[in-house]
Amino acid sequence: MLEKTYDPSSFEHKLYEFWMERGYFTPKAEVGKPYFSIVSPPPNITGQLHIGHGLDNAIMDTIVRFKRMQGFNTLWLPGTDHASIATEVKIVEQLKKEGIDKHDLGREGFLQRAWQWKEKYGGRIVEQLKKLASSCDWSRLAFTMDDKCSEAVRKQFVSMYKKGLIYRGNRIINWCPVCRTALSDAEVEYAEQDGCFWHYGYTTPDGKTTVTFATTRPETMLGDTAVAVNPNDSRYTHLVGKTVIVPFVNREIPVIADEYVDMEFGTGVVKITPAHDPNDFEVGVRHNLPVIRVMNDDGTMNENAGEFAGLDRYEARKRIVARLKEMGILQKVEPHKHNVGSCYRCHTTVEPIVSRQWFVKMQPLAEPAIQAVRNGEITFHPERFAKTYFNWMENIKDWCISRQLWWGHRIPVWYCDDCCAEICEEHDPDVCPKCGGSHLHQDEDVLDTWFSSALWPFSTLGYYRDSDDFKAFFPTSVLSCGYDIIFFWVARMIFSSLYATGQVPFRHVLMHGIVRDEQGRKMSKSLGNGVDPVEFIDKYGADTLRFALINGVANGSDIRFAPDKIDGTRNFMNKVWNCGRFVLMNAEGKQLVPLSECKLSLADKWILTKLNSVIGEVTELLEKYELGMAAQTLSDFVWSEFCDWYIEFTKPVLYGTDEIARRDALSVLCYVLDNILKLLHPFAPCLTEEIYQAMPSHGESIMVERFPEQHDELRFDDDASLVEELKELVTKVRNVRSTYNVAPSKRIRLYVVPYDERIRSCGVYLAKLCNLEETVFAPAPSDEKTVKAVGVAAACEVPLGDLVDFAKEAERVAKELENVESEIARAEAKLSNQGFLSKAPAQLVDNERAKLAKFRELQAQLQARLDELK
RNA sequence: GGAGGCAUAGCUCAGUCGGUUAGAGCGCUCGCUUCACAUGCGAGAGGUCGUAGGUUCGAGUCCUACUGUCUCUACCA
Repeated sequence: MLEKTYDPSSFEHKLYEFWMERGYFTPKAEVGKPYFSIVSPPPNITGQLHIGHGLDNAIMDTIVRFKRMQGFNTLWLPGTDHASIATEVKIVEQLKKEGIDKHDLGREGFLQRAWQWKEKYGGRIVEQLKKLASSCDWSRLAFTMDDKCSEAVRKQFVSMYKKGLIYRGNRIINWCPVCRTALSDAEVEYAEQDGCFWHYGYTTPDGKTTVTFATTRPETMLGDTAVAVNPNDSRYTHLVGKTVIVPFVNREIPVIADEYVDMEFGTGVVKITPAHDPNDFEVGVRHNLPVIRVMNDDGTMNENAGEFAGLDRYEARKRIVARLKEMGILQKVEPHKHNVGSCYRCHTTVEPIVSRQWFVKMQPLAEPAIQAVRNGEITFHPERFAKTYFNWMENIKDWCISRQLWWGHRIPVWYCDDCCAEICEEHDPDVCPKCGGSHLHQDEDVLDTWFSSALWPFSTLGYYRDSDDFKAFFPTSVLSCGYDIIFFWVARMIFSSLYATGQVPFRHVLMHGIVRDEQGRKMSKSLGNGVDPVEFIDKYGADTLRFALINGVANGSDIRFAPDKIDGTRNFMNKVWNCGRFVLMNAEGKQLVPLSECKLSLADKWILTKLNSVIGEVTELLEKYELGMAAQTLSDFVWSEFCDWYIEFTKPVLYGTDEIARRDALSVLCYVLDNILKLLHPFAPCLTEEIYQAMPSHGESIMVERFPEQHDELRFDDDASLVEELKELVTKVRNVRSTYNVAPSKRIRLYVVPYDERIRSCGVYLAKLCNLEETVFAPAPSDEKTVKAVGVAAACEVPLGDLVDFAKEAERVAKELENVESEIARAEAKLSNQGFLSKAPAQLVDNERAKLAKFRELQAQLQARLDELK
């Protein structure tokens, strides 16, 4: 028997242990069997569980449990990510607190610390994920730096290198002076900042002409190697080919003409710093300009900066401006808002710097990746995210994959100190294959963490090891993640998988939004507005967390995680618990029979019909990955139909004396509850299992039961429609009671004049739900003062004696009449429209006619009543 | 600069293929310690679906423009 109060903490953990012991999460790799597979986005080992993981896992677990119950061989593979830069930043911080610089430890020592970190925090996040009741297969737990994944990284790199898709080159990259590493374009965040425009100019050697320009980064002038104008700009044509002098470094640089310069903008002159600006770099390549770096890796000025060498970049900027002013060169300073890029890990302003790095050539990889989505091999949910994807893929630039870090997959390239050969093989070389020399050293850099994440769907399944897992579960069925990592991850998995395996990594991409606070703000540490899922689960339970994140939420839209929504969800869980208690308390010790042996009552037929259609709707919605609507459909059914009406319908029988009727009612109650629990299990796994285990005839576990299917033999449309009429009537009678303040406890007499004769069979329900002491199927005697409640099935009269206020009643009836008349007008207009009659589906026209007839009948009733009252 | 989202009840949001009287939760009003649940029950009030056009027999839903708002993306020195 269930406890009186719903206390999730008393059973959630126990049930999770039970499922794990039984091995329900661990499928066998059976090649050729219908399967369903998800490979989890691996959380960073830096972190702890946050609400976004909660959402991600709630979605995946719901789908996975549904598919498992449908009989698919279902795998959900979890893992963690080494998160190269993020983790290294954290460890460096930790070391700093101990007063240690990472270089003091050396590479080996540092990596040792990193692996310790991984053991500690990687384990912690796994334990936290388990609290969500996620049914993932922990026996297959993967890590982006485990042997399998490292092997995949190595093979992919070598293969791409040999095909010329990975190359090393001097390019402008985004440099973080604090992390002291290159970053990919995707790792830079832009934000508008207040800055300045400094206007000044360079003068020709003869001192006669000055070309004026504006810049936001004056310190880069020390690396200027040209001044550019537009070739069509008549103001400057006479200067092209002349030279000007850069102050401080006294470099003589040419004035060049290049289409890149916008004549309309500013003075139409641009100073060109090929080493520190992506566009300038391109100009430099076209004009063969020298590339002069003026900054060190830590953001200080280098030896090329002359008198400013050694200064921090911002200090240098200040000094340069001051000096320019002093020298009378500075003409104007304007405030200027511009977008400044910063490191996505440490938020330092990044510096575009020319640097020798490793890149992936994207053009040839992007092409098939675009095709796979265009031709429907991969579907985005919602579809609009495909547009975002195309937008990025079609304008993609080469991907900078080398990072000047230690924690990560080291670039598998060796250089021969003797002959300068570059060696990239699957196995570490001992000697140089070119010169036979043994003086080799490995590239110092590691790979972008997303390089290994990109291989995740197939590396974890053991693609490179010819594994059964890969054969049984690939391509994976669904990828679920937030829309914020489409570029970082989704896109890169698609082209990486197509390249390596020739197959898409997944069939469906299910995108969800960001969880925000009550006011719609992002949850963040600095705002302190985050909800800690672990604390939340301790208080409300995993089921409530999951359901609150899923119920009623449309795919791809952000979620406001507000307290009243949480309360509502908790209340629903409590409701389910209590309706379970109600059924089980009544069923305890009673003999139940299969539905086929029951004499079904009207109410039974109605709820079974409703159940049947809910099964259809929920299944269809889940198959379309519309989890939010599926959950809502289900909770509406449970609360508004099963609890509010059906349970009330059964009470007269359960508390009655007819043993057979009681047995049958209980059998139906249990049947419907059993189905509800199964339908609800993917969303609220613990609650449903706990109730299920208390059911009279339960199996081993609800999670290995079959998901309910529709049964047309349990559909009784006519009876169901009668019950809908009954419900309407009950509501109207209650309305009268409420309007006239008839105490709910007072039992009254009701006169009923049926329009639908079948309503005569509903006396017992009417009596219970309207609290009647007597139901008379006849009009009220003329001397009795009554108030009428008119429905489709009948006109009821509630005797109220002196309570009847004729003016009030007339008002009430008039209002109802008004509604009905506006409906009649609407229906008449529709039916007199020739276009509607000839073009609309016949069914629709018939419906409209039937409606009109009903409304006219109602109108007559109400009119008569109104006349009577006047 | 480019792309996309959103605009529906006081608030937060659903609304699938264009087709019942546009829904829910919260809030609000009135009533109820009814033997599963006051984390509850019953009855209500509350919407010209951002604006203007268009397509259609029929538009919250499709098209065009506009207004407001948010996000992504690129980047002008």
